[in-house]
Amino acid sequence: MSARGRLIAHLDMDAFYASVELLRYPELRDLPVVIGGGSRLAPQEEVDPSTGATRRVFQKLSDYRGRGVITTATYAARKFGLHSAQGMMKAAALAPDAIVLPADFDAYRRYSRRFKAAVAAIAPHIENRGIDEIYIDLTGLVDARGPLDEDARFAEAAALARAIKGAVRGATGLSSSIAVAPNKLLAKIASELDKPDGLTIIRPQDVATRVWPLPARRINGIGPKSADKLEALGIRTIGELAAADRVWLCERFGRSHGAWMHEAANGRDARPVETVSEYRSISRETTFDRDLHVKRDRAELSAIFTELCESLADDLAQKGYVARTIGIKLRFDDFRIVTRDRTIDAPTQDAATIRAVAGRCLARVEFVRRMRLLGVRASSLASADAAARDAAQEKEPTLFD
DNA sequence: TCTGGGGTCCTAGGACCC
DNA sequence: TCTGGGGTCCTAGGACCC
Repeated sequence: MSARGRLIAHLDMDAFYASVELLRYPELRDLPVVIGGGSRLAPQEEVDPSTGATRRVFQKLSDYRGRGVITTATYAARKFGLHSAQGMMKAAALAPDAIVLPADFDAYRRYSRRFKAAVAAIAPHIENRGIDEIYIDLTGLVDARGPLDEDARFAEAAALARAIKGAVRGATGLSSSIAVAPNKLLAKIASELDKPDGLTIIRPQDVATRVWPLPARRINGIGPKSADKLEALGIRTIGELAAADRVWLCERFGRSHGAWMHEAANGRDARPVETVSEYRSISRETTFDRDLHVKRDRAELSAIFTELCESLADDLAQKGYVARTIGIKLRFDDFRIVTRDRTIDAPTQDAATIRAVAGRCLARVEFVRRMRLLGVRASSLASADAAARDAAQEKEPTLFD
């Protein structure tokens, strides 16, 4: 038998936030609906005075005022050109009658846990990629069924993927798109190919026909900047990138990035499915309703700053971390971003300490314009328990004291 | 009225140490 | 006086992802 490759699945929930909302408000099915903005957008219960019956009144995009963006659009809304990360005011110009719902992250997290548990009951080797996505390593499950040739292994994996989709739907009522491929990179690309409710198989011999015709931008890690630069160099598709000279790419994108792009375009990716992960940083940030001036809006800024620090401290405590590095982030009205951070000796999760350190970071910024956003960040994290033990130990007299 | 909030990883220069 | 390396930490910025 030839060397066996891995069988990696990528599962992506279809229009996740919006789909959860449609479970709650089934009357909105097939209507253009977007999730985004603040809680002012919650639907109101209205009582009909003549019949006494209550009915829900939903907010329309045309009623929206503010600086929010769409986080998810239903497939019906996408037909109007609405999509995630789009400004809501801009979206309102395209589809004024589309319905707006506020994001309910508690609900989405609940459904997230539910769908992941349903998958884990079938295939436990799972890597979390945020609230609505996972990678699943199916290799062990398939190969436990005995020696099979490569086509039969992919067929087995496809059957597992179908079972997983069914389990997710059974546990949540939601549809997902799933793909099986020899690695995470290809699985991720492939799960997009048949959305929604898709099931896609990409074997190594399918890369040339199914993947190479796609735009280079579809590679997870090639964003707008790299795509633009590639395009300027005459490379549009993944196939063109795969055919490009590696040394030539490295000269233009750096050794590491160039080599990685070339590997990716050729469908090669050895990254394992990682079942455990730790936070590297935790942060809070907010975009103001209007741009604020560092002096004239001092009181308002100070209150927001304190709130961000307290919320961050709560989150650190809840997640069980202390931080050695505290930083701030500003976005000016021209969208320029500035960050400052400072590393302290004693790790902390205390709101007042965080505010003091972050305050000193703010003092190092030159405020030439109004601010649009303020954020506070904690990094160089360590477990709060371990940090407490270390602190206690330092106070213990040593043998030589 | 363009452009949210939560993350990860990489690069690059300077400090500092061996 | 002139010449090093290597390694790690800190800081700032940027690309990218969900």
